Amino acid sequence: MTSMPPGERIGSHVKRAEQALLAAKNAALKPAAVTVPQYAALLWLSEKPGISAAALARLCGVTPPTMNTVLKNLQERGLIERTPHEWHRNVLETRLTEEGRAAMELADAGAVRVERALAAAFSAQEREQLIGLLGRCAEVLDAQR
Amino acid sequence: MTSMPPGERIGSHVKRAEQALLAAKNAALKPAAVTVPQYAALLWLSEKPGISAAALARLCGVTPPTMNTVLKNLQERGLIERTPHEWHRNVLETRLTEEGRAAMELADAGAVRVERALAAAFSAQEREQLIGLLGRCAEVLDAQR
DNA sequence: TTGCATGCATTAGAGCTCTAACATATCTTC
DNA sequence: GAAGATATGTTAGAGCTCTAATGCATGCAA
Repeated sequence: MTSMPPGERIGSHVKRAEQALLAAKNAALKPAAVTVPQYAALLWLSEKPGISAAALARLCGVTPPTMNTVLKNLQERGLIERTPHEWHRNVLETRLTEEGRAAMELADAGAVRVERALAAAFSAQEREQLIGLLGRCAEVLDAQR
Repeated sequence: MTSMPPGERIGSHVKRAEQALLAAKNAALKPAAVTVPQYAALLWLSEKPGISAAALARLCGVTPPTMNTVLKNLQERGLIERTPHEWHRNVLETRLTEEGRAAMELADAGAVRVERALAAAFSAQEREQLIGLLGRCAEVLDAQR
């Protein structure tokens, strides 16, 4: 005896869309050989060179240990470099390497292609509606916690 | 030079909503001491006793190895039991134990509470709109692949 | 100056997720 | 009956994600 059928659960529709999004982006990112979280980090790094890992984690919406994992993999592949901060000796400044920038640009092309295809499925009004409704979802759910 | 600002990317709003959903559900599931994927499996198992792991994976929208991982953890905790199928000797029938049913019911209460709070943030018309728009997202993205 | 608060980085541990590959069993077709 | 198709289950390996705990550095306040 379940109190709520799956189809009525808004959450299941959100999850479904997110899954499809992740699958599409992963496919689009394959030529660049980066994952979705790696692409997100590279993209923000290109806009904020020298940012700290913690700040980058906040921008990407993940926890610092998670970002640490992602950065570790990016560093091993030579896409980023991390150097000690001038004053705050505890802070590491993270920057794209040349390779990293190239990977970011290749990845960005794929990601934007997906976003454009997604946006093209809606009218301007529908896009605004969708974004507004999703914003309220996040708001309510964050408050719930 | 990025070709598309984050705020215009529908995907980032979907991701944000999904993250908030996951966080809220995880918090609501804490009393039952199960994760969101575990709850999903338990819920479907309560409706389809004896289902195969592969079929369960399809219902939950994950791959068979993923479901295998989830079921392994549930089995170690004694929430489910798996017995060989009568005819198809390669298939394992999965069922809730008594403990599993209790955990499912406790978890369901929390999950439904979140879903109700989420649904309450919208009018009936808005809910339909949101679900419709999300459905088109998934459709377009699946086709993209 | 000493202590505390803040913030960054990291490790440990648990769990989810995927792709790729392989083994097994059943069913269909020739 | 034998071969291939279909479906299930599993292992291996890589990667992401979280919470909790720890260490270190900086800056502020008593």
